[in-house]
Amino acid sequence: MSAVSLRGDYGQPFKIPHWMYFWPMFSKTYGYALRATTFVAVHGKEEKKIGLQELADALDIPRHFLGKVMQDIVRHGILDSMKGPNGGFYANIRTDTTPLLDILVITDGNLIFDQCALNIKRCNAAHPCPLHHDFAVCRDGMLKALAAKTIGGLAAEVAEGLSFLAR
Amino acid sequence: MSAVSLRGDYGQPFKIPHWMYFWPMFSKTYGYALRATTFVAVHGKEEKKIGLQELADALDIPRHFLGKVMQDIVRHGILDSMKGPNGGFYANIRTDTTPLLDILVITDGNLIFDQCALNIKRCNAAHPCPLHHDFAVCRDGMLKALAAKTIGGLAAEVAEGLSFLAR
DNA sequence: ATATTTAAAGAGTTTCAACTCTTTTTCTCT
DNA sequence: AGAGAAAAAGAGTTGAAACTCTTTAAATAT
Repeated sequence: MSAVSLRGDYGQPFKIPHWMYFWPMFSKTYGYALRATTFVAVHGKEEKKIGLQELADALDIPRHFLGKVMQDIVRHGILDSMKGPNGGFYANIRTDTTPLLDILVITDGNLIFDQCALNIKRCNAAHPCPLHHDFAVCRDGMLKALAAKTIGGLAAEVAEGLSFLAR
Repeated sequence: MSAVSLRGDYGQPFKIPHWMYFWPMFSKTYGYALRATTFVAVHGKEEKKIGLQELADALDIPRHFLGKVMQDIVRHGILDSMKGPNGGFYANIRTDTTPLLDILVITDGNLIFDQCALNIKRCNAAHPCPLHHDFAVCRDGMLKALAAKTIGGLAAEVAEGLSFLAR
């Protein structure tokens, strides 16, 4: 873990190190919400609703916690739900056109981007922290993707087997 | 916060939204460690050590918590310290050449990058989650910067007034 | 040497995300 | 109408990061 060995490991071409296991960029809740919503968009119809248990099993998410998350998604109108026998979650008119960023706001709250990676009080292009620029590039790239991609787009990818929601 | 208003806000050119206040990418501890180490690299010499209180005041970091963080930095040999009157922290032979990534490992532990943004069990280029590619671009860019930049480089920027550690 | 200063060390406390468990409400089917 | 099924709601638990407080160890100055 010394400076030397790290520099050695990080020559070009850039290689992802094996000793890293978690990059805390989004909350787990966001991952749960996004995967579950997309799963319902793929598999759920009004005439074939997806139950909470089925959803939790398919995506390997704690059932009761997912209940809370889905409650929030439905309250915001991203999905619809129905109680009672054969009840569950299903897509509505808004589901497919919802940008991923909307769901991030629902689960992780409002993030102000003029606060920087290093948590200094005031950080902007005119008064930057040492990581301001690199961070801005990384973050804005991710934000663009989250604003451009929609649940419907993800659902199509998943339906075609191009990407995966579990395992 | 509806999908429509968000899409409206996010047309080109991409503009950072004002309602976001925090992007949880690094721990606060990492920010503290990086800023404090850089501050010492700029202002501390063996003949003019920087005391914990001075450091905490200059960077607006809780004193006792910073004590723990600095203890770790010193233990890993990134800085040296001395107890007693006129004691404090000062740069050593390794300080300036230390990559920022080393400090991330010290404060935030070992992160494995083959785990994806959405926390699914197995996620790689051949079996990607829907965000795998966008996330990889963002994360690898940030990692490259963290591996390439050094404390000495940051200290030079700060000394020239090009970037800032506090306020 | 002794008192003082300062980092190191250790033992709490607080806060919050993540998760669990229980109860209530609402819907359908008979 | 009544029973059962399923989401909604609410309250409790856990674990870890962030922070505080106190004590100890090591250095200097007198």
